[in-house]
Amino acid sequence: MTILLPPISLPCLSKPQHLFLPFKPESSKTIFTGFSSCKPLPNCSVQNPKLKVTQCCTSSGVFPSEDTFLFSDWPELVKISTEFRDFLLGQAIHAYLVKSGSLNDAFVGNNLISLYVKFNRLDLAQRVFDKMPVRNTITWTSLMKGYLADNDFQSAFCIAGDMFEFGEKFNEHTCTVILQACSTSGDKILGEQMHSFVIKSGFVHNVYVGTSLIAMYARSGPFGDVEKVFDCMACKDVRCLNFMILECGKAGNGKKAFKVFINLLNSGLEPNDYTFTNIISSCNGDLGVEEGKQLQGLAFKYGFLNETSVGNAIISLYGKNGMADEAKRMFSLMTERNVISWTALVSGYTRSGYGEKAVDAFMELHCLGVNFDSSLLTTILDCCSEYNKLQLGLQIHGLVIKLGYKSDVNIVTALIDLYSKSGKLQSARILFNGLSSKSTASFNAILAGFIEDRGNDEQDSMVLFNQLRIAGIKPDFVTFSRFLCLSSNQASLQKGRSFHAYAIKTGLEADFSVANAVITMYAKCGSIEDSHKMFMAMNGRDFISWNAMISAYALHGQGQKALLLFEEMKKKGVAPDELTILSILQACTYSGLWQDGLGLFNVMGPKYGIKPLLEHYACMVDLLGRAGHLSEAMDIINKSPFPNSTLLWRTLVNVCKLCGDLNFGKLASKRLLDLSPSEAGSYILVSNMYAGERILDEAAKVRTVMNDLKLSKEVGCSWIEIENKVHHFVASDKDHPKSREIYAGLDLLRDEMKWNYDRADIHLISELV
DNA sequence: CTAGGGTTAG
Repeated sequence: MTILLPPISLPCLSKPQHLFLPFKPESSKTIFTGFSSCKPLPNCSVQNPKLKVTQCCTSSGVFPSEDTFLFSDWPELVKISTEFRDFLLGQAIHAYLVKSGSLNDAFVGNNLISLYVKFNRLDLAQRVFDKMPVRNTITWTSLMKGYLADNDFQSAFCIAGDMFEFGEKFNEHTCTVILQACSTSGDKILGEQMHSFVIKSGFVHNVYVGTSLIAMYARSGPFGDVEKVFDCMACKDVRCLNFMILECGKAGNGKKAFKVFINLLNSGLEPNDYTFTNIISSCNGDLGVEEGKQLQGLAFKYGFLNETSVGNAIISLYGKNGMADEAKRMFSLMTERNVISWTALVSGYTRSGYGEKAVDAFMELHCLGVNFDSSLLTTILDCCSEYNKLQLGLQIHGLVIKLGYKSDVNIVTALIDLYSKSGKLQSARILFNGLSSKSTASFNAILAGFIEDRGNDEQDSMVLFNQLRIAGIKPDFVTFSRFLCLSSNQASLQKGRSFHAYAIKTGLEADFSVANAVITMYAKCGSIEDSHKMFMAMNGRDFISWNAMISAYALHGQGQKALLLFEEMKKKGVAPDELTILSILQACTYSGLWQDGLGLFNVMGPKYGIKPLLEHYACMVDLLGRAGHLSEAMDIINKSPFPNSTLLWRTLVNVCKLCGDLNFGKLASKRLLDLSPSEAGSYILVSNMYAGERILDEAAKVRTVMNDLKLSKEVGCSWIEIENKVHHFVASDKDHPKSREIYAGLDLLRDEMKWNYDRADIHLISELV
């Protein structure tokens, strides 16, 4: 049954200039190859027609004789050989048909072509086609479909062109096949031409044609065109509506999907398992998990909850929303599970923060002896990457090689991501370079490695970006965010600005994550004005945008502005998170606004429902310490949930050093060295504290202890970009070719700073007086 | 008569 809606005159979506103009002249030559004689008939022993033929289909090695066919019903025979998947019988029939001249009948030939297409023997189908003296629309359409099924779009289009040139009429079937070819090959231009053709010919009201049109526009976009076609369709059935629900969901338009779904139920059409699978999986945007739960109930009511695909969609729904327990419940209730169910569960655990459970589920599946497919391996590798499980990841890599998946692009990309985020940039690079066809995702993965590497790698981001362009890869929002992050890490304003410009050009600046990365980039590269400009220019913001701008102010020591922005953020109804509070505390610290900071810290739990993390405490120690309240700073550590945190005590020692307060300094140092007796950084900090107060014997003592313990610290490194080249330096570095000039310049700066400092002192004194 | 649409769930 189909819904009958009042027909609406269909607007032409985009006006094509011609119908079927550009057909290549050589096409007929390619397709109409020379005739070659058929293979000889195999020896046969069966004498009687139909019944015997059926027998010979079932018993292998026995073939019908020529007389068998004399009395036979050709379509019936072809059907039998198709049904029994008996290719040899089909060939025998073929040979006889050629001999007896029965191919003169287009009907018989069409049956034979369809048979070969079902066996995916395009060579033979083509041979039959070539030998047929009389062809009709079905002949052409069947062959075209055959090439399409074989993913040979080029040949399918050639046939369409020849068909047109030969003056053979296109019907609804033909148009459906051509549209499908346009859809799978992504040929939007031809698809639009076909669209005008089907409007002109009136086929557009055919539900097959309509569904194919939807599929074509769904593939090439924009989604608005899909909606136009759908809204104009006069005749819709369940398959068509199911497909529309699916496409609405994919386009993130859950509300529209829901509308179609409701229409389907109200129209008297019978929903099926596809209907529920599709509508549940579309709950990932404007429809959320609450609607998903209701649909789960409805699926139960309609009796589809026991369908594996519906169950899988529900597992994935809960998994995506971080509700691993609910996902597990659905999983346990299912009577039949497949590898997708397991993958959805593993992925759900990964996204819900249960790395261990994800691994456990994977191991359980491993013990069950179920065959892994490439998606499951990709999912578990994502889990390894997310939870820093390099060891397991290495084992999976071994498994990937063993199972023959080492060329699977998705898996290799997941491996690159894993190695990138685990600091194994070299391994990531080897895999990346070995990829025969690189994708946006694989570039994004290797970029994560360069970001993790913190500028120690000599890889130039511009060179990489050019590689990407040469490879014809379209950067997406992740690509730009990461390139911008890379520019931030290298504090390279020039590169950052270039990536920003390119993001504007490609329209990706409109993406929040890109714009947010731009804000951070400008802040880290020293141009807070540009950060602010980007923030103001944004067309809508998410909470990360606010965080980025607030932390930009923090970085630049503009505490007052950070606080003002925080007020505005609250007014706009955007809820702060851990990072927001942290940034403001930092901003207060650097601007001496310790009372504001302390006030916020005291209310962050009660007022905003945010539990202070270790980082917040560290920030408070710094804030109070710098304000001279060392006693309170020490108090806060002792009363915090982290009284034995090295980070907190190190922070306290550091502020004691800044304040020159040795009383607290000694206390804090003792705690610190007790807590981390083997960290070189702690000894150096304590030693520096004494040295700063000119207590050189104590400083030396601490150094001696450290040296006796044979501890050493990784050297810190800084770098600067001049004329598009980054120069690296470590402490007392004399490697740079211009190091003499650099040190001379440094001395000049030092003198100037001292002069300014002295003057500032004079001003301060005069103010006090 | 013979040829046509969704390729669901990770």
